[in-house]
Amino acid sequence: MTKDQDPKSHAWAVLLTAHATLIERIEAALAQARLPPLGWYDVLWELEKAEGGRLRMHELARRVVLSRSNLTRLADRLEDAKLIGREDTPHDRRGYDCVITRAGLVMRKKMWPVYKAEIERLFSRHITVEEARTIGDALARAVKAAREG
Amino acid sequence: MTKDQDPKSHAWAVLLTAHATLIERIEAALAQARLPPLGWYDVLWELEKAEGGRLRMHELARRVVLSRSNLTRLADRLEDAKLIGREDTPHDRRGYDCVITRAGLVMRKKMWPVYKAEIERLFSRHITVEEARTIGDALARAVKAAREG
DNA sequence: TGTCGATAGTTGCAAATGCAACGATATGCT
DNA sequence: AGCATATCGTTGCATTTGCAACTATCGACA
Repeated sequence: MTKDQDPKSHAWAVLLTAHATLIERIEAALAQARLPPLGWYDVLWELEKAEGGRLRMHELARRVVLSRSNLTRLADRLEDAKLIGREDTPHDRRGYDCVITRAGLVMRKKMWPVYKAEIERLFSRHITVEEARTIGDALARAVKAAREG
Repeated sequence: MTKDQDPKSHAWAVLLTAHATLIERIEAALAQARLPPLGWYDVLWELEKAEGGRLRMHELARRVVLSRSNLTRLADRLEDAKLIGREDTPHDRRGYDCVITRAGLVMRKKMWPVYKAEIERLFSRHITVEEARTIGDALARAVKAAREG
């Protein structure tokens, strides 16, 4: 967070601090509302967005940026909570489709207002639309490069 | 990472993905170089920057954005590795100063080239200086607001 | 068809994390 | 001074993470 360095290193340092600080607040807000942690939201949302509300484990892991083993356990918890299901896929007997359940859709919708309010309060309120575009574009390029490299 | 939403939510989503992706790579690079994880670097660097290479536990926790209990354990590990020490402070018998050791300074310097190379490769290379300034400024405002609110 | 290397997902185990509770000291107020 | 309240840092315990190993299946190719 010190400013006496080149702008890029500084940006990286601030990004780390911002992430840690804001995530901490968002998790606290979700917990206070008796809602599951952010990781659950990510999984539910990726599934909801996906064609048919279903995704292979490895693809889901890639999208939420989680190791396979961590996704296995996270999916276990979500499945215990009846928010997702695992179904055999017809064409590859090694794997499964994760499928969001009706209860999962409901939970995702229930979490969103709390999450959204925190994003607004902690992030959106403090930046301009132009800055947001810059951040989104720049970081998306970095992610794309990291995935390809 | 989908683009069909308002720029601010999109920026937030990309920020999360970028953080997860890049941190994963950086940790892997450090591990491959037989170096300690990023959290160790943060602590060492904050101490090195601080007046006298020392900081109270609670202040260090605040700067590295860690809960007190997590910092206690992290400091235990760093102390076991002789990279920091804990000293009683004269004016408050409740707490301690964390002090970076000579070995700690050496380790910090040893980690930096690896860390720096990854920041360059994964982040700096893909953004302009102007974008970096925008990211740093915008996120710093959010952090500041979050700390005050 | 049989074999080899890659991929899918899970599991065991050790390490790290988060939360609540605790002992100790400091601070403020009467 | 004496008591209530807040802060400092640590600890116990349950949960989550990370890594390496493992089983099962796939795909390619001789």
